[in-house]
Amino acid sequence: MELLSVSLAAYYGDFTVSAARENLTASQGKTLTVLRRGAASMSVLATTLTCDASNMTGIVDRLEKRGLVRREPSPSDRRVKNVALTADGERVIDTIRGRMHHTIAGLERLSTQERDTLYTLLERAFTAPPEAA
Amino acid sequence: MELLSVSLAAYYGDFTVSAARENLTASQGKTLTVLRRGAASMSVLATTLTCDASNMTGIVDRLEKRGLVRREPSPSDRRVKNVALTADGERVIDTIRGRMHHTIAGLERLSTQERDTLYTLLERAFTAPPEAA
DNA sequence: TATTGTTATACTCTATAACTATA
DNA sequence: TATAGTTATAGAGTATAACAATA
Repeated sequence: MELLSVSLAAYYGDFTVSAARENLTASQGKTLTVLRRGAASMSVLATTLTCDASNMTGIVDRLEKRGLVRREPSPSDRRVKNVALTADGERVIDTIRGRMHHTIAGLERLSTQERDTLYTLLERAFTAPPEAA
Repeated sequence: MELLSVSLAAYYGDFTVSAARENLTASQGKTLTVLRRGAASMSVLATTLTCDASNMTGIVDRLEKRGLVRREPSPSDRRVKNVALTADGERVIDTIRGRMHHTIAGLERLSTQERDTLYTLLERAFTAPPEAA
């Protein structure tokens, strides 16, 4: 577990530095990363980022003010607001990820086959299994 | 890289929840995790946690007030203060790590040999190589 | 002169509680 | 009644700049 902690700290530090170069905090960067996989409601964002729903309001406010995301009303439930990346937001998060030089260099130290093995093991260990009801 | 991000979020969320059960923030928990590997000066702590040195003052202040760490003057450099875990601090960080049930369960989904493979790959990818001068 | 640690400041993150509007 | 999102608030994290003590 020690090594997991060190490895993930290295990844997280690389991400934080890269996000800071675009004048984004780690939380703002993480939010864009999640939205890169598709639009999400405020409550889904809060759950995914493991923070209280009330925090998302401020984080999304700041991202929206910079034109990186936009809030849209849900067609099916008038209480819900869906948050989506703008074209600018997509460009920024791709830039951040492309500049994670330490992580990219680290992964390039492995062969294609080794990377596949790493991904398979991470997926089995960290992807939530169906809840045992 | 997508999978790395998801794995990190799972591990980090598990750690944050576990630290919160001991009334510690993620940054305080991370500080204890680093100190578990041995005492460190304020500046080394700041570098390891990827934050400014001025932040460490407040974080260590709060940990010290709760009796989890102590500051000691360095014998070799009177400017330096070394921070060390107290017995209470050791107990608390071990409790936190022992309660990371999602992570522990995830790792137990792998065989001993698979875990060894995962650790080897993580070490090669994320352990900093000697600087190419 | 440079470095270690602290303080002061301003902004951001975070959880809790109370609120509105929907369901 | 319960849920989605917001607001208000207070404590904690964060970077910047300026400072004292020491190297």
